[in-house]
Amino acid sequence: MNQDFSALVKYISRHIQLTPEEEIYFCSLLKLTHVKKKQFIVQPGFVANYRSYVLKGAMRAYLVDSKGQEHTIAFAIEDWWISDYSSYINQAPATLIVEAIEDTILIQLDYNSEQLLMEVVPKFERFFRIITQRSFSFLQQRMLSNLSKSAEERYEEFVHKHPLIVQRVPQYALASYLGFSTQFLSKIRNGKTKKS
Amino acid sequence: MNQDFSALVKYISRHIQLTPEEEIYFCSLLKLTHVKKKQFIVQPGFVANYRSYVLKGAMRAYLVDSKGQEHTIAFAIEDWWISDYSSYINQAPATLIVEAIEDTILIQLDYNSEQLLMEVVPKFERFFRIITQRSFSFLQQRMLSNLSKSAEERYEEFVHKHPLIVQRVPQYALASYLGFSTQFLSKIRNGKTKKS
DNA sequence: CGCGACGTTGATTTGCCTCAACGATTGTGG
DNA sequence: CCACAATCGTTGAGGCAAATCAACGTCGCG
Repeated sequence: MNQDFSALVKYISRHIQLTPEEEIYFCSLLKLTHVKKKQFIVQPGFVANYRSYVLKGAMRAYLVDSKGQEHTIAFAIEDWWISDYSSYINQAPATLIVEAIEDTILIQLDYNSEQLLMEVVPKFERFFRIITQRSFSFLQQRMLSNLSKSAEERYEEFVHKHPLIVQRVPQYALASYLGFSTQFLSKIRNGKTKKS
Repeated sequence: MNQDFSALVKYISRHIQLTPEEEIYFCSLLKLTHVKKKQFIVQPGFVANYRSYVLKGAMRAYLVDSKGQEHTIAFAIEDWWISDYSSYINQAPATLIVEAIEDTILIQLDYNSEQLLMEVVPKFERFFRIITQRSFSFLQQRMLSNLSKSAEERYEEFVHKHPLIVQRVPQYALASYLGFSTQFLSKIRNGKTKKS
């Protein structure tokens, strides 16, 4: 049972050191969940109750706007976390859909358990601070990239930085992450963007 | 002396409760700084040593790209924090400029003091976790807005959410924050965006 | 094996940019 | 305190990157 969580425990240990007891307590709060491809774990109108760590598989968080267009805010493959954080943090109704891109195994921590965990093992305040800072820094880089680069440049940058994700997500999802249409992505890939 | 920091102490107390001793210790790490309009507090190539709280005035963080274009990533007025966080958090060279939009009074906390503060008063782990989560959530909303809305919609949204900032920042800075040209912002404002 | 989801391609359109020229306002040195 | 320069904002003309529309190929799955 504990076995199942070893990847996550190892991930945690890169940021904070836990005693064996703390480790056991931490694992007691976790929940292993299997989701099938296309299945949702968060949907608009419902509070996101979990922060989910991807043990195996791939997930995607996106917004569906008033015109029915999808806009991807995050991908997550092995060793990444995902949720609708605005919903999770504030325990308010979600606006995003969080969906499995592949059959996926998640390790989930629910909101109340997380609060309890931080009280019982204050070191986790540090852990969540650090991973949130990293996410923030990452998102800021992406924001700047979107503000300052062309569609083609953003695509090249993404391929360079995240080759593994490119291989695993559908093109329409990648296009909606990078901020352009799926047709345009197709043209970029096939050098049909007119200047030979 | 302590007086000067009361606004910040009050701000902190909204998130964590400090004992009088902790409060005194915290204040001992702070530094009051005056910056003139157009002056930089962070610049590319240098490590951002401080996290800065705006006591009075207005600041702006932006990237200058290879074509010389500016792209604003953040504004800060009274009661907001600002820095190049990617630089500050990783203590790596900054890519952004952080500049005063008005003559400004800052309360600054340097990186080493922040680390020390979290060791001595672990409650601050919690504080920084919470404000980083808020920043993250805020930035995510902005990213989604940029992905899903037109220039005009983003402008209207910003005016609605941040009327005080609109009044205090130059138009070119606002345009570069919203992701379009200053000429286009002018046209939006004056209803010259072609459909009567 | 047939249908629906996904990807491709070309034609056309459009939202926003760039360039350019010109007012208005600010700030600065004489 | 004025004059002049620099910065900032406005407006119009023309252009381009990327969207939209539409049609078709392909693949995976029920």
